[in-house]
Amino acid sequence: MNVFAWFRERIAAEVAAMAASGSLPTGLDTTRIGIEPPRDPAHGDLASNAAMVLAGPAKRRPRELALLLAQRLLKIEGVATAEVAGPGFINLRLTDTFWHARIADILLAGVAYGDSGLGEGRPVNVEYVSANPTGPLHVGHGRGAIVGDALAGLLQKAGFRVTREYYVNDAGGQVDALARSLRLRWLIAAGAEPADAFERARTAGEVQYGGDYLVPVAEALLAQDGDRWIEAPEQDWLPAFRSFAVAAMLRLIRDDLEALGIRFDVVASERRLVEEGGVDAALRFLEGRGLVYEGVLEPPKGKVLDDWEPRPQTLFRASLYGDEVDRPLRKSDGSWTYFAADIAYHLDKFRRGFPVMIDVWGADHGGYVKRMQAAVTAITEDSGALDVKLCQLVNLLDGGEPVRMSKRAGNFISLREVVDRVGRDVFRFIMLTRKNDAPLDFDFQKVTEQTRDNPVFYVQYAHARCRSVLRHALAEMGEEALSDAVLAGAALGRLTDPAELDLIKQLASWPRVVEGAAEAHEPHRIAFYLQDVAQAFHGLWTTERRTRNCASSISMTCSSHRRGWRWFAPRSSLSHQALR
RNA sequence: GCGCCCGUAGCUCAGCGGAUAGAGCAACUGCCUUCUAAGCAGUAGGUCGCAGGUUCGAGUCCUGCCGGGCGCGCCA
Repeated sequence: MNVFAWFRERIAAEVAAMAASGSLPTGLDTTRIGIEPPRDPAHGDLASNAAMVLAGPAKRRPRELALLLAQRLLKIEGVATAEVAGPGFINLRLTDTFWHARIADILLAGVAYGDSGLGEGRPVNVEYVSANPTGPLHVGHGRGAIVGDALAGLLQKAGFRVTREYYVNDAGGQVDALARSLRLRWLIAAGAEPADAFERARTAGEVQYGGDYLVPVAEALLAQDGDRWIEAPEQDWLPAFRSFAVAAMLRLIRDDLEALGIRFDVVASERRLVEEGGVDAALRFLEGRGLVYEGVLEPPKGKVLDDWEPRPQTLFRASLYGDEVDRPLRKSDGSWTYFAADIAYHLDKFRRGFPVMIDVWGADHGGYVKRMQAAVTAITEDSGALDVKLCQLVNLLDGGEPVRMSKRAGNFISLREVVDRVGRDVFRFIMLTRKNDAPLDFDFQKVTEQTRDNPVFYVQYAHARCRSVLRHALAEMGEEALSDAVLAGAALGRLTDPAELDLIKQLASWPRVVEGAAEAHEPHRIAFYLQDVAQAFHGLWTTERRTRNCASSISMTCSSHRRGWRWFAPRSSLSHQALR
């Protein structure tokens, strides 16, 4: 039960009833009625602005209207008090019995607690990571991976039909550069070049991708196909090296993601899209609507470009859809730009049945948001929507000191190293402790510290305390007595301590948090919510110690409820191994 | 120069058009014979960058300015 949604509907129903009886005008717009927990708990459990919102259209004074509504709401079962306050708020206080019933809700719902019908089964495509297949993932990719994956899980919980998708940029110059790097590693492995050739080429800037991760790939290729390409010209060996390298990099990336508990439903290939004519099709679509033309762009103002030459280009009329200028679709060598392929890709997603698309990008791609949204508006003829979540940088720190990273010096820290060092759950949680568009500090020391200051520990510790209660209860009472069904029927009326009710109210707001976070596409709200729940639990814990009043059902409920957010940190999750 | 993001307690940050703007850290004061004190409770700390506007009501929405970050033709 979503307490807030339920009472909102009740208020709307009362307004309708008042209209029917003639005490209010008919046809009032009730959609603006809000109900939420008041900021100040002294104001009660629920507060509604209904009277203030309706006062204008109904031509009544807000407080007068509030009083009428309050009298009616008071008759609803579970409502203890209904007071009018301030400019016309209706403050409801609910009975303890009402709150106790929420524990039974939670226990009986189990993992499904908080599931919402908000999405009504509508399809949503969430595309994230989509890193170039040129090497292992770094920490920045990791943030996008978690934001995307948590958002996908969140939308699922809110009733959307979610597809998790990864777009492989395997068609551009980057993967050719990768193939050339692999070629050199391969020549060394084949004995055709000296061992230090790679290091020299990298220093000279002749190869772009150079990690040691290409060494085993080169050896595998040599073992598979022998050295038959040693004398061959580039046009002969490039495709083979490229596809071998890309496949190997994708395996590497898949393993990195696996370590984070992330799997994709769809891995889409840019190369296949191009080869199957998807880009041509998308361009024909746009041409047919007069949105493509040959033109010359103005040089960007305020930025010095020494080599600027005006030249005619194939352009998309992005400026018709809110972008500043029209955008090029073709490079001077005649091949498509990344943007052209991306238009085709989004058209492909749309045609596969996704009017709602979410892309998670690094903040350095911020300049592309408008043109991509313009393109989506054009190709979907205004029936599709693209939301882009930009993820800001992750600053790696160790004990407050920045971890210096440079590819040149070779001390670049990969995502895998970080995850292996701190653990998946810690990484996932910390990545959600900031809004996606705010920079995030990731401090190796702090995230593994066992202090209040470390949100991961704080939440884990609450869970560990829950489990501790359960362990003792199991020993004394046995498994049978602790089943969710039995606990739901327990004498919950004994839970009258403010700290107990506090925690119940916190748990009761979970469905509302899920819906709000899903609607806003903001998975970080879940991480903040968990800290609030943990805080309420720690508060209760200490109270119980002091009063020696064992309220273990709350613990059990909390622990059960926790299973409902397992999607958020998958598998064993929030393990308290580290505490021991 | 243009666009996007950010500006909230000393620091790091929450904040959904609602009432007297919150949390942690740092500082100070209390709380363990009891299932985890690596925890809890309290005190103190604010011109929500500035100025207008919309609204019954603005930290939240709009406009302008100030400050910081990112981006700005054939890289992805």
